[in-house]
Amino acid sequence: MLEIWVRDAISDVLRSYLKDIGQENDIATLLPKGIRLEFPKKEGFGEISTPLAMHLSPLLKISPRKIAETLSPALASFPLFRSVDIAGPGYLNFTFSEESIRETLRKILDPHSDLVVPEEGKRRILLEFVSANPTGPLHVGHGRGAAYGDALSRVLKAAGHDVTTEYYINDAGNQMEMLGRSTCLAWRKLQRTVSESEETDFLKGATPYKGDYIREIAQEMIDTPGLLSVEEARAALDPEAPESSYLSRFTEFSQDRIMDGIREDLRQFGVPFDVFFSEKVLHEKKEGEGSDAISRWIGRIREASADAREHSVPDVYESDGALWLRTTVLGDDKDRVLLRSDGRLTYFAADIAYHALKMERGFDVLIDVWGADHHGYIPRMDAAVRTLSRLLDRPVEFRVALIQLVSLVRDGRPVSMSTRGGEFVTLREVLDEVGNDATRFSYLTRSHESSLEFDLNKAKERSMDNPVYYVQYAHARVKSLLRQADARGLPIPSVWTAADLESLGEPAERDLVRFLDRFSMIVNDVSRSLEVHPLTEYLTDLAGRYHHFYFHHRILSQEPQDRSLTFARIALSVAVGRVLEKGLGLLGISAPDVM
RNA sequence: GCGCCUGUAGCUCAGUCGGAUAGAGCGAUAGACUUCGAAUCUAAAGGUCGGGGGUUCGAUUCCCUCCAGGCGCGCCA
Repeated sequence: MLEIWVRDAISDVLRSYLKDIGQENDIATLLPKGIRLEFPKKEGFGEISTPLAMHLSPLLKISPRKIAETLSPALASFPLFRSVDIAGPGYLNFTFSEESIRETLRKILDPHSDLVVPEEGKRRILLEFVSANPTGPLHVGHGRGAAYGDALSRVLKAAGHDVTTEYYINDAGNQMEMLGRSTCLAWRKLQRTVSESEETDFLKGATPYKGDYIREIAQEMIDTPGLLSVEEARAALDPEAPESSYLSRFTEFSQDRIMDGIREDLRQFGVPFDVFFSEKVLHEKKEGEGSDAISRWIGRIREASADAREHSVPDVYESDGALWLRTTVLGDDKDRVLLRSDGRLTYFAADIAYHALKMERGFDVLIDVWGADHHGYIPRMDAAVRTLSRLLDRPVEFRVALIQLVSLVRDGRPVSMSTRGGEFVTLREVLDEVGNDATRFSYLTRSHESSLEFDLNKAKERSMDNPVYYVQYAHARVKSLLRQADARGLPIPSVWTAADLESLGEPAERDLVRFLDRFSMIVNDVSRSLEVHPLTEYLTDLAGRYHHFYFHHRILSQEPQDRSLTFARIALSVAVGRVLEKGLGLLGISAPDVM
């Protein structure tokens, strides 16, 4: 709130200043990036400051010092401030009044306030994340996407948006058949020996999915009577029998089992999804050839092709017997095939239909969370969405968050991982070993755009190496303090008055209040930038500040003359507890009362 | 070869769309529990911000170039 109040005060004063000096342009024109506010780390530069005068100086052809000198008296007259100082080349450094600080704390304590100021312009957002292929259990890389996407969805909701979370199941295409063959092969091997040549023939030279989970699924198929008819079982054992007579059984069963496992992993991790969207749906032909969603959307784009060209949006053309989308007009490296020369649709075509449906469902922001190895896919998808946007005459914001790699470290050594080889560490294993809260926190301490080193030993440690406990401890500490206050017969009001906060005022207390006040801004920044880690960092910082304060200040005093101060400090602690709880909640991490 | 990400303290990383003396944790060093929870706190140490140019009153931040690492460049998904 303080930040907003300061901004308003400056705008107010600046507006009349510009008028006085005969400046035609308004603030928005002069300062397209807005009025910059800073939170000086060092003492002596005020509690909040702005380099505004330096920014205006070249535009107004007036020295920054002079601008600052004109603005500062007007600003100083606001009850918001205790003082406004000019420093250095022309910084305006503000110090808040006691009333401002108390009012800020009162707002944080207000049980009816949300702690986060909603953003202007509520938007309908579809947030798609994880979307791992159902060919194996979730591994630690997926876990990062899950933790990130879930936290982001909570933040976006807190910022006032209407968010739907979605998991796209890539359950169509030849990788699914490969999965079926992999299970079938394991199934055969459980019943008889399989020669190398038979294996190679069967797999058509490709590498199968391996790993215990494939064998377990195969075993389950053997153990469950009735899954395969006698004919199907006989055919599946016979290398000469046509694949079509049995393979789909293996494919479907494997996929269902794996998807069940993924859902269970996500449930255990505390990552709910509003929608699981199956790619298969896009391929369904309810009314004969060409009636599937993909064909229909490709058809529509094709029809609008001439119009597209006029508007510099990709058009569709035929070449080498295939159908292409001219994505290069929007910056892609090369044009992309929609319909292959053999008549089969590409994955890209399916993705276009999928995103078209997202738009048709009424979302105005589409956020896709992808693994960093898909970054080459962004230009074509972006081109596709813009094509669809033009086609549907609907403005849509499309954003992709790329999640960089996670490398696991155990005992100081990297743990090697490869999905196909079945040699990977699953999310489940990490959760069982490290626990939910520590796992999520570890994932969210770094920018998603940086590769992450996940140290299993450190994630389990209960030290500052693993700040989740540091933050949770601060929360538990507040709760413990309140229990102690209660035991001593100190009533804790549900609504705090300005009088309760009367004794608040020493720098350490002011600093805490001002820091608490920044919470909303941090959350709003996350919502805009899609960078979640500043919130994690903020909470660690806040916890540290509270621990520091706690260590150096007696909060519950027995002396009668300290009663007012005791109340003020309890209020401050309650506020810290509220913000920690809210912040941890946004990250999907628990805020325990006792540890 | 082209594109994207990354390069900041011994290690892992922050660094507010260009701002004041570049920050934090870990590790290593030295300390603090008779009082609200020591899963905490305190002190001091640690830097050519990968190298070199440029733009600017001001560059870790923007531009160019070089070096190093990761990833991606299919009518695969």
